[in-house]
Amino acid sequence: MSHTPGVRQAQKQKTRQALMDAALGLLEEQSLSSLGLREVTRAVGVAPTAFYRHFPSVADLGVALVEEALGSLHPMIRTTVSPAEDSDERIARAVELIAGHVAAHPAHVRFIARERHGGVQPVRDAIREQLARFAQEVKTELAKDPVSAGWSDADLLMLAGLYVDQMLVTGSLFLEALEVQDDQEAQDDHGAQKEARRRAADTATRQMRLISIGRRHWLD
Amino acid sequence: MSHTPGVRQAQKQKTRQALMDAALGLLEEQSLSSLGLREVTRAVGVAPTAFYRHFPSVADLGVALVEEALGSLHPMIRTTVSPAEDSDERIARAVELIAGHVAAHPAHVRFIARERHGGVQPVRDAIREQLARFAQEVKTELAKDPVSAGWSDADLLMLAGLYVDQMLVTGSLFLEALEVQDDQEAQDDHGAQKEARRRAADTATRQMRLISIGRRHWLD
DNA sequence: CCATGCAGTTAACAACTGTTCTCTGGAATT
DNA sequence: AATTCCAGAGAACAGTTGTTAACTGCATGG
Repeated sequence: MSHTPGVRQAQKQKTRQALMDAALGLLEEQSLSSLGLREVTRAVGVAPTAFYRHFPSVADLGVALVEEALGSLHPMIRTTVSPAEDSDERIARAVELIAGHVAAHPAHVRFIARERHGGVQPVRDAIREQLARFAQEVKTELAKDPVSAGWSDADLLMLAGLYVDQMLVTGSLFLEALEVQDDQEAQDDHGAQKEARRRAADTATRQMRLISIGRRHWLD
Repeated sequence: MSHTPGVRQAQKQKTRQALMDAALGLLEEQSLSSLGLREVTRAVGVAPTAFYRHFPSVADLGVALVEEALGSLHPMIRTTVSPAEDSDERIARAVELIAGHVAAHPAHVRFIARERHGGVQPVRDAIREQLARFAQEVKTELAKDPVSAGWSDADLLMLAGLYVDQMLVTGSLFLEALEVQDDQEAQDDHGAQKEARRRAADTATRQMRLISIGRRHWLD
């Protein structure tokens, strides 16, 4: 049943991906609930009706984007939180990892930040579900750490949630830093952007350090 | 100049407020970037062109909503963070205050959460500015607390930012708890909603407590 | 009391939207 | 080699959108 050996399915997935990419681009200056079906197909260069061959509606396109943006992130998160080495060094590594991810996939990060509380329910639900999975995974990693000895299940989950939220906050912070260059176009003022990036990393590091300190003294 | 004694100005502000209220209502199931001018005027019961007498565009309506939603919150925040009484009791009071605010003005909270990273730049900027003011105010209150003795300016600001972010996270958490009743309409299942509320308050309290612990041990 | 200002109306416009039905060409199956 | 399948095109539909211009009526200030 359908081993799909084909040139056919390949082309289909190619246009499907083109639709998703075009949508992601258009979503940089609007939200999903205002994204039109025709707008997307026009950007790709296909007929409006072709859209229906891939998604029943723009909302479903959004759900697919959620999985593209967050689905491949699970292993990365697991290895980052897993107990190892010195705490301060792990924090620095986590912050750098987030910064790198935002620099590599800014549109994905913006999409998640924007649609997490956005106007399209199925997309909100998909994001919430992925983040809940993240929290569960972080929780199981935290449980392995000797620091978590004696912690209740509820406490572990609350800390995992705090980490996940903080990850998103840090992500948007780096995203804002990336947008600094757009405001000043006089000369290529990469200095100000680098500055904003550095300040974002600094703030994120301090906040994660404070959380980590609170974690160590939780059972006092 | 312009003591505006009039019945005239009163009626104008009345329709202006009606436009804002209608917009806020419509924004419960979409985002601002998809909110149409005609949609709003239709909901109020005035001609589409009447809109221009009050706002140049929907984006400006959004900026006005930001000020309505956050402008009156400054004194409340200042008194909540100000140093007094026991720490755990202050946390409980803060969480209850947020819960009460969300219950009293759910549409405002949803609007801020949604448009903070939404698709309309002027609105994003307005929210960011208000939140920055919050952070500054929280910072000056934190500085008064003896616990903050020896803290650098950057550390105080980072903690203030953490508190502000946590306030928003807690707000959306309570908002999600409010929406639980919509999912199950069989009977008036207020039990599940109360449960969700309780769990949200519990999580928020634990998280703030952990942050507060990290704060006390920051200078170790 | 009369002239002005201005909140709100009416009508019309070109442009755009999502969705339907019908059709086509080429890959996939037999 | 003949047939089926199906991604995409094309045309047409009924609604919707933002914005314009010219208007009406009433509270205001002289």
